[in-house]
Amino acid sequence: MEPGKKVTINDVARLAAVSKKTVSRVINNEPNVGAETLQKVKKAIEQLKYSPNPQARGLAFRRSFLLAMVYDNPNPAYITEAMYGALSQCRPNGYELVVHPCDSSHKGVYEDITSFIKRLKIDGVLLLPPVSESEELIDKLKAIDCHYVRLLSVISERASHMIHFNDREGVRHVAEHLIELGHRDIGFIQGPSRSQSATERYEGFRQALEDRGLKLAARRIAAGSYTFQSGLECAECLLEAGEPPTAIFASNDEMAIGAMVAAEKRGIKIPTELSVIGFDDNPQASKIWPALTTVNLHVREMGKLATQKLLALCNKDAEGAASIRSELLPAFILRQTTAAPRT
Amino acid sequence: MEPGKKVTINDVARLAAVSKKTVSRVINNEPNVGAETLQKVKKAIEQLKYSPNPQARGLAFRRSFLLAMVYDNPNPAYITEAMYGALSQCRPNGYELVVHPCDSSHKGVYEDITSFIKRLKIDGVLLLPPVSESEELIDKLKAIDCHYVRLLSVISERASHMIHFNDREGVRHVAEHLIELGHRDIGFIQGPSRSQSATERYEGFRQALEDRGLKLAARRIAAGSYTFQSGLECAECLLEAGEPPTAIFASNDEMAIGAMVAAEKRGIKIPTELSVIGFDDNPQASKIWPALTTVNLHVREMGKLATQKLLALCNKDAEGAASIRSELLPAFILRQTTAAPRT
DNA sequence: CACCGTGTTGACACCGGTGTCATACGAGCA
DNA sequence: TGCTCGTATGACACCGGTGTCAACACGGTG
Repeated sequence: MEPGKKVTINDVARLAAVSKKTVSRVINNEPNVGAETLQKVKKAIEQLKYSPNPQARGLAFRRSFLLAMVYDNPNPAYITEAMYGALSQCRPNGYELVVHPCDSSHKGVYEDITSFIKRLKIDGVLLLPPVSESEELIDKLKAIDCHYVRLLSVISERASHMIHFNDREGVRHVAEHLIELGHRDIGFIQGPSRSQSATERYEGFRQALEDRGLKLAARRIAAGSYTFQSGLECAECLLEAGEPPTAIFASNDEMAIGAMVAAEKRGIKIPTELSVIGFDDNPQASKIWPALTTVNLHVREMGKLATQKLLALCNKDAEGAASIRSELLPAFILRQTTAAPRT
Repeated sequence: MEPGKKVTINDVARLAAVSKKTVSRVINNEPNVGAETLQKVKKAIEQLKYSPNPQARGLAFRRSFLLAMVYDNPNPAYITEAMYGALSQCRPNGYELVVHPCDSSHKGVYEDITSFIKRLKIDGVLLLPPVSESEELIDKLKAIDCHYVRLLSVISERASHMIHFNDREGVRHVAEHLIELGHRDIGFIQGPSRSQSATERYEGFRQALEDRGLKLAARRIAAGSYTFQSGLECAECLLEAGEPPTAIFASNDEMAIGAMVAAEKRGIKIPTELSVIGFDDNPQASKIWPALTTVNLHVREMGKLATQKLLALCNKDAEGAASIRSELLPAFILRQTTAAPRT
């Protein structure tokens, strides 16, 4: 049999001398197939290297065996990590992954997404932040009866529909580390205010400081937008102050690296003269000098868990989905950008 | 009409009072449809917001309207860039993109890939380096009659099947820039020897230096593997020499950044004491201090062109495919890591 | 006027699977 | 023995589109 030849269910049925419906039963692990018949069919499938046509299957099942990953995130590493996690679950289960980047600042995004889902009959979607934060989108997805799992920084909805990045916990580690080193005057670079994760990180940090009896002064807060450039500018602003802070915590690595560049430009030595901490552990963080201390969110693992949930939902196993772990604690990654403040 | 309801071709046919075959003709822009009928059908489609079921279409057409992007590349930015380029062409043409990362060091990769293609009836694949370099894979793809377009550093095959990254040209710019600044003693960090792009960059650089009467001394060459770590180690090795080079050109940005870190660790100032140049212009390059001078390969544009070709091939338009531009000249990006050597 | 070619349209089979239902069969029970 | 019932199997319609081919209307030609 040449490689290009297509083997259909009929070929298998003929070889096994049964009807194609029986072959179909075997393929889908349906009950009520005689032991002997089962063996015959399995052998025939093996022999012909048969694998069912997903389009025909999809058409008959009213399913596509396609999952989509929807995101609007400028960070390539984040996306690919989540993607690898998702793929690790898709492949073994006969699903494929379609990527769907989108521009959430664009007006008709949500219609775009739903029309995409309807057009391809997507079985389920994985929503990455920040699109995962939109309740409007969730409503639309529910309306078209599409399964979804959200990756989110704050808890919302039932556990079966989300995976929780516990940003607050990660941020607490950061605060405690800085305080233990002896820092009392800490600058904070905030993410975009419309982002839930940014709010979580801000609130978490403020809270963690307060729990230790410190206050995050308003003049030590700069509003960034998760970009390198904004981190650079915010840091410049913070460092210009009469008595600059002895440490800066940026809400993500991009901005933290921007802050490092700002410091270096002014000749401020890291970590001896200024400690810097980021958040996300993007690959860049370990590839600069000094290497950035940060927090790793286990994005790949999250993508994997989310996909497990999604598959459970697609197979109508809502309880199974709910029982899959929905949270992974972030890991504080100590590298070389922190030190005790100079006395 | 509730959003969830599915509209079939029959609904349209009924509304327009024609047969479903005629509707099908309109959808596929087939000739020989009366002007009046055409309008009626178009109106009905509009009115019902009908969009054809891709699975049924695929089944009947023996096509999937799916393209795949196959790659084995650790650089997330590269992948997402190529992906955005590809998507920009997929969407408007009714195609979707399935991503298929793979591990080319794994034994059965090529079987993996071909079985994936057969299973999903993928219409065409986009091959990114380094998997695009394998002639074995190309043979297998031809055997199963699958369209493909390769992104490659060296010219091979007909133009319709490839997009050429002219690494050699980019490297020439680097060499000339360094020479013009006055550097005569230049270190080179090579990529993995089994990679064609690495070989191109090496050959191109050696050649460019020779054309200007300089020789790339063996002791100035260090063998890296395109990773940050290898760049760091190679640079340490080069800088240990009695009279270290006044400039280092690394075959990619990852390694160049490794080299920068190596220099900073030793207290060597960039660019005054050492010039460093990278290759690829990955996003990181502009987000460090000093910002890395490098070469931009226009990956996104390449992904776009490649997809245009692929679509032309899928639509049996081999000439059209060949006529699409297959090469984009790389751009030299001057930033802050180069200066004249100290006299 | 008969004849032919071209343009327009629809009936029907088909793509490759699954759902429904009827049928055949053997076991258990009155 | 006759009946019911559960299991194993297959015939056939169906999912939602497209390909083939025949039918038909129409204008131009000999």
